[in-house]
Amino acid sequence: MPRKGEIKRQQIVSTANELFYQRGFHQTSLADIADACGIPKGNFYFYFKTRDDILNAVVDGREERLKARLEGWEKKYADPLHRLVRMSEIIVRDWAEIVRFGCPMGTLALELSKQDDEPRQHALGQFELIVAWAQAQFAALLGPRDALTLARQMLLRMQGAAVLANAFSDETWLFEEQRAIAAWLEAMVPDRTHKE
Amino acid sequence: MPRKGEIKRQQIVSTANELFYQRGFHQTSLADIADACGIPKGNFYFYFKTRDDILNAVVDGREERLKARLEGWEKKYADPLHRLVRMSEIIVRDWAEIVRFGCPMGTLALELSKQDDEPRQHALGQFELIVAWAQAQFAALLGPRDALTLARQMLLRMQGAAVLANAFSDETWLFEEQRAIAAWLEAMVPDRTHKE
DNA sequence: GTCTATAGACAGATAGAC
DNA sequence: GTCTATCTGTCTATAGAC
Repeated sequence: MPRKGEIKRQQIVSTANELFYQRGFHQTSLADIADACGIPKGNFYFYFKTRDDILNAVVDGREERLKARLEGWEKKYADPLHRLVRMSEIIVRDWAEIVRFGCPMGTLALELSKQDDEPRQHALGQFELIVAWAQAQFAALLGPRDALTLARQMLLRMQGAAVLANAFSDETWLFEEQRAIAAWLEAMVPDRTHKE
Repeated sequence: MPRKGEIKRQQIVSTANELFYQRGFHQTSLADIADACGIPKGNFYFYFKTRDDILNAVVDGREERLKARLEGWEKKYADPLHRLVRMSEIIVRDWAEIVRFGCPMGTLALELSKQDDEPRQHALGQFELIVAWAQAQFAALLGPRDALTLARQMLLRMQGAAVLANAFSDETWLFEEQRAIAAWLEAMVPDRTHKE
């Protein structure tokens, strides 16, 4: 595939990524994407076989960026505790977007959970990445015993905060819960002091 | 309106309630509802002005049942701690449905959060009821100081567990989190022992 | 006749697919 | 840009109760 086509393909995926997040997958038509990136709708099927294919490409992109993010935290913070606190902070750093559109992973997973099968499993990949990463941090911090349970609990609390902040259009849910999570994390290792 | 019409109206609302929960609101067409309760689609507009009207009727019904549920707990359990523990148990009692279709309130709120305005606010009513009720229980237990924050946190954790159990089709999220919530609640009042 | 309720055909818009 | 399917919502004809 020549360069020009690849650029346009990336442009479609990038536009679709935003629209799927902001409006939801089912509420975003091909015409919406076409209008947003200024190409005729007929051209889609040169790049993608079906609408689900676009979704898969979008999910791939998100997964890549998530991996990069997690690796970035590992490099930046040597202490697993710091890494986990940093992870909890995404709900306050991105609070405005979460209040408006919810968590990108959560809303998509919930939307797909009621029907599709193939893209559904695919979209779960991001959650699995996060759980595995958090599990590794908890294991390094406290041993492998309860690491999975703790990792799940942390993800679950962030997810719940995102859902309710979005539903109520109220960022308080995010800020209060992030503080609670940070306190919960630091109470696990009372002999350390966390410093940004 | 005479009796016969009211019965059929209720039948439509009841069928729509199930379908909206199982398939989602946007993925349930009038034809779906019509097929499910065996009436022609043209007949809908004798009972409801628009599709949103059906949703409003569904939400009204859910709100009524929720109120009855909360009042039932108040009558059955005198101790606010018991009431809260009982509330946390809905995610394990209804685990099978939650795994398949998610939390009825959460999925609907999330679906509506990306667009509609009028039914959206309406659907939030159920969350507000629960938060207010839980806040009252926490206030009775520990005083009014942190009651709202604690009520939000509890709802948030249940919601997060529901989202992830649904996304992963894995009830473990629900069972583990319910135990964690119960332990968290009982740790707040260490001088009491909870007994079912 | 009139009110309640039923029945289905039909219009206009929009979707995905090619 | 065209094709087909489907969606919401409308329109009219009709059946029975009082």
